[in-house]
Amino acid sequence: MGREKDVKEDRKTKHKVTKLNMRPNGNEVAEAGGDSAKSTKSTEKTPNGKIKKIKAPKTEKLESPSNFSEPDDGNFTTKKKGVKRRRTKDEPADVPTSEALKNSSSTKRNGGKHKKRHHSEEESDGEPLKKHAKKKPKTDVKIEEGEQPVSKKSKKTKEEIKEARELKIRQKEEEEQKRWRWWEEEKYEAGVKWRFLEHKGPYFPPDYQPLPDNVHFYYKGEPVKLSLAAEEVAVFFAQMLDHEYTTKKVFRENFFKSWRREMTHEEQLLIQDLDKCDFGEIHAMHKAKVEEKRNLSKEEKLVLKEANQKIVEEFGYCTLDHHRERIGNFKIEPPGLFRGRGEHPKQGKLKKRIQPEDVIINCSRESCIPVPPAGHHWKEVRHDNTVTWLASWTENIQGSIKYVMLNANSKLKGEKDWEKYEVARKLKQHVDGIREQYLIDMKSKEMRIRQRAVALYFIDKLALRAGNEKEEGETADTVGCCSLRVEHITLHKQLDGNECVVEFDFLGKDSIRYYNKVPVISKAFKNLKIFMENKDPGDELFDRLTTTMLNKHLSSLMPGLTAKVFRTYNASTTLQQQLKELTNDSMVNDAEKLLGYNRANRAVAILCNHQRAPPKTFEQSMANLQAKITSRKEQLALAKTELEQAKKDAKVKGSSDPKLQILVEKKKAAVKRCSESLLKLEVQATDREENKQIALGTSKLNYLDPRISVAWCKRMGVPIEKIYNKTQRDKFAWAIDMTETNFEF
DNA sequence: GGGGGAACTTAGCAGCAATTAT
DNA sequence: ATAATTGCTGCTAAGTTCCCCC
Repeated sequence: MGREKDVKEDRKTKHKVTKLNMRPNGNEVAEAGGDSAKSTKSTEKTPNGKIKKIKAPKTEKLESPSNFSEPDDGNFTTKKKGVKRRRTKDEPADVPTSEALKNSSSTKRNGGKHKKRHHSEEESDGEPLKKHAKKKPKTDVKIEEGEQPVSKKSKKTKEEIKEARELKIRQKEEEEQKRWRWWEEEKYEAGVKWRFLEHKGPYFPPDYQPLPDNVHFYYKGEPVKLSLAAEEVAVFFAQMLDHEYTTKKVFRENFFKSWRREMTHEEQLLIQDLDKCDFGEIHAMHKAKVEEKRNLSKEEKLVLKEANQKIVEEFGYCTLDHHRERIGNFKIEPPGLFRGRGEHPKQGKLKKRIQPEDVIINCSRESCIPVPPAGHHWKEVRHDNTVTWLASWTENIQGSIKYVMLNANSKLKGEKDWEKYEVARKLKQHVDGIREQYLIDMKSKEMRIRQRAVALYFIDKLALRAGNEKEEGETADTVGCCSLRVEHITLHKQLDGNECVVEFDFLGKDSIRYYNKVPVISKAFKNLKIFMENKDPGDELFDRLTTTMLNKHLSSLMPGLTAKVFRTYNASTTLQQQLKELTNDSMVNDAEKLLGYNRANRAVAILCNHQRAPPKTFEQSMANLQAKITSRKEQLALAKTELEQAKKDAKVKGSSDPKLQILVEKKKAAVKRCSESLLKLEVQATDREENKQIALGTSKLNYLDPRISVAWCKRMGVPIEKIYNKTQRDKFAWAIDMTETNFEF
């Protein structure tokens, strides 16, 4: 059925208000010198770039461009067989997308298994696969154990330390045994997410605790005892008083409106001006509480921790098809004042307390249905196994639905993630054709086709997001590719020695600024010029294009293909290619290898514009590190002279004295130790400096096929723990388990 | 073909926990 | 033992995509 839709796609056009003259010709002009189709495909290489993109609120544009990187993909021609679903190692190649399954309900792939109906294993999940389970866990995973504490606790005896270490290893093994190796099992039929689901329902935040009698709110200097509801909201505001945004106009106005809505009639009559409110005592009380909590004794903290642990034990897990799975967010979001990112028009509004009466529960009919808190009932209990959520409620700020779902290490999330990367890998086989096509489309007579082509070119080349339309006034003003406006780009016929440069400057997701100057092919450049003609800065650049149209087109080119697949594809491809470039077998030092890995990772983060605010203590900690390096250098110099001296002594006094020889050896070792440690520090400094404004986590977690990293680790002899922490290893357990050294994305 | 809802992924950051320095 | 620093986790906002309805 996907097919038919695709055919229609072409007819769809969006007629926006702004009408432009079509210039069927504008781009007919032959491609000027610069880039040609070819060059887009293969050459432009990666970033050397420093990023210059900066967080929105910052005022000025940043100077220089990042040299954006164009992922090179041309080389991955290797035919990956791919398509047979093998559920074991290496090349799991093909996780049928639910898409694909739907589309081809009758194709062989499905034919093979879809009848399997009942995941027989109900009683014996994983049984048939035991053998795998046995053999895997023995691999490198634990070799690294050694890097644990080892010393530090000088109190403990060696025995104890050893014991502790062994215990840890044992626990690890145990955990590994218990792990649900879902990736070795057959998939369910399309659309079915689970067969059995049982849980305890979400965990609700504690009720509001009224203020003690000695803490007052004042209006115009007079103490006012607020009603419970109004008081609670006042406290929300008071708690944030140190925060900058309680000074923002929009925030204050929204808050005040929300607050007044919670007041009694009398309170509304009395309290008319936020500026006349004094939350000082409440604020002070709050700070005191925080401080108090901070000063709790070890034991008290432990008690709290254990109490917390109990809650997690009870509410934090569910049973899904006979496996215990961790829930990602089992806690209902507590009420508070909404803080959107960027210039959010709704910042400061009251985010209401959620009651069980607002919550829909989803679980198996035959499961033990969660019991609502005493005196309450659920909004609804349903049994829908085509969705993955356990509970949901509607939030009052945007009116959107919030879900309780499983943790990233769960089968449900993991399988989807795997599938995502398989789709991206499939793009590899189509991408050349698609690129050729959009270059041709840039010459189309139809404006909408050319717009589509140029937009796709950006998405591919720059890894921009699709960019849906957003309702004005509901959210911060941010854009993505399809929603770019004329004001967001500037064309430069010539810039910094390059032809046809497009300067991007806009706020993207989370109001993160995207700033980039990019040389583009002249076909694209000429089209852009035309798209911008007779438009106001606030008009849409691609006024005949929507994400829906773009995605329809894409899915006609390859099943499962959407705009965001390009981001995944280009990110993963870049990582793989950068790893090849930046690391090699001759590297001996782990620190060195890791720097290479991080740099490859960084190239991706730059491509995807994953930024972070420079850590508050950045300068300081950088200086500290530098100081350490200096002192280590001195130490090294000293060690070297001592070594020379020792050598000399040894020579002069002859080899007669074995002590001198030993001394020489000792000094040698000291020099080595010292210089290694220096190298490590220097590498660390470089890494940190380069990472100042770049967040590696997002790409690592969401865009980089973990199998690339796992394979790299194996080839380079780097323990996986150096690259993935515990959480990440859990999330990527499937990849760690199945990936062979020779994996190619 | 557009609007809106539903479901799910992607995103940065605050605050706490673990680790290391003093 | 305490303070400073770093690393993670949890949180929840903000996207994308699909689908249904008109």
